Amino acid sequence: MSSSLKRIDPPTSLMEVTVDRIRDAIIAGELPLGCKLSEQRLADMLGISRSPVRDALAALQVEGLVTISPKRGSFVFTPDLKAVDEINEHRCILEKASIRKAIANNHAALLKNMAAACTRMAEAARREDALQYTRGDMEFHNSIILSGGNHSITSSYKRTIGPLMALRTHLFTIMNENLARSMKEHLALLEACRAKDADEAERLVDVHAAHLVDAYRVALSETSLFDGLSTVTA
Amino acid sequence: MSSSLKRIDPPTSLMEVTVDRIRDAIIAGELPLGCKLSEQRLADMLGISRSPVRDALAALQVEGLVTISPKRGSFVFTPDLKAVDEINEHRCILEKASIRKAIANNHAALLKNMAAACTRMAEAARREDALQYTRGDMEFHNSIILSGGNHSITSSYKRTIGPLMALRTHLFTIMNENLARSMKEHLALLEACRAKDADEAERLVDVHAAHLVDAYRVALSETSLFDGLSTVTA
DNA sequence: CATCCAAAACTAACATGCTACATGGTAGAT
DNA sequence: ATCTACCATGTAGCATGTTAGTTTTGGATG
Repeated sequence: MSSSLKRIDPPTSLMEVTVDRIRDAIIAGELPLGCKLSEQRLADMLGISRSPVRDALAALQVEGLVTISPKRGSFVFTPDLKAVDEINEHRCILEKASIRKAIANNHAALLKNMAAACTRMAEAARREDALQYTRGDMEFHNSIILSGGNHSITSSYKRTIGPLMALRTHLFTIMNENLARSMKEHLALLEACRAKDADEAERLVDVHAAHLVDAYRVALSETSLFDGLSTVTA
Repeated sequence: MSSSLKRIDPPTSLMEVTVDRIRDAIIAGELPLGCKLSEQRLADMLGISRSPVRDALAALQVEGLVTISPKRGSFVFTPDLKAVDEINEHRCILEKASIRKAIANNHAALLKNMAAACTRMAEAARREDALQYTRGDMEFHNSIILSGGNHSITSSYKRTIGPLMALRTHLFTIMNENLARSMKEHLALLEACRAKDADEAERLVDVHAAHLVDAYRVALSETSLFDGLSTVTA
């Protein structure tokens, strides 16, 4: 059987790759928080027209990573403590519900994917690579949601956590937030899941999530690195 | 304080009104489930160009009310039991979390808004007006979410329940699903909130939500009204 | 030097043109 | 009668032009 005649899935649209590029740039910190994003400039930079860029920015606005101000311009989001707290509470609710379902109905896959993410994170932590650690972290929490098996929750989650992920990178790089403690918490959560202890798992999710908000609170009070608001990096 | 100097919000864009029009048409059943939606045709019908229509359809896709098939066309969503069940589970999770928070932190507003929605629903039920009843129902559940006070959850909820609301209208009109029982359940939930009994409230939310899925399951098995898939109503 | 105003530059919203792809019907071959 | 290739038509993705609102800037005036 030739592998050349496999099912062909339609080539990804320009808009999709644009979304991915810009999202990655924001999460990686290449586009600073509050940075102005001109459709025209981004289009020129990527060598495409304004249409897919416009569509991409609209999609990213839904994810909370971009703010579009009518007739004025688009900007990378700027988090405030209240918003971060709310997003965090929201994702806690989704993760707790999902982890409970996953422990009950999808235990094997849950453990497998969590463990895989953990090794990746451990590797990144050893090398002090904050960006890779963030990716592992995303993978870890995604595997919880995915193992929950609810597609509506999965897509909603994807459209919600963007800002938190961006912040995580910033917290880890700008100040060097403690990777080791974070790593420990993930391993503890993995163990609770292995033991099928849903109550303990929920508790750990709460604790773990609270730490991110704490770190952000500290960052806000200590430094003012977040109001850099670089006018145009793009 | 003059009300003339209130905050001015920018005039609604064409895209926004287009979103609202199409959403209303779907929820009201004017655009049947599975109906084909041509950008060009909708644009002609509304007397505008394809751009805002295109943007609107993209937004409605995020809400789950429209499915866009690349190069083929856009269609009003067609629900399957699994998807409906998942959306329902999702919204239950959000409503239960919100109602618990609202009872604890925002009791007065919660009761006020729920009660207002209830009178509206009772009125509609008396007149057997399914569409108005659905609107009251949306208002009721929205007031739960809003009183929870979490903006992230609020916007996520809005982008999630569209398909359920559309189904509710269809279930009430096509078959005449029992308005009275639904009304009773809402009143019971109102009472539980008044008594600040969060556990009972959560239980009632679960029961109430399950009934919608049950009704849909019955509708699916009894009639095949859902595969009408009218080719072009637009 | 500070202030005000107008003009220029910039922005996204919206309109329209073009192209690749999907689909349905039909004519021709078997 | 059936299958096939082709063509006519419809579709959205993308490019580009136009418009209207916003911001910045440059200079004149106090």
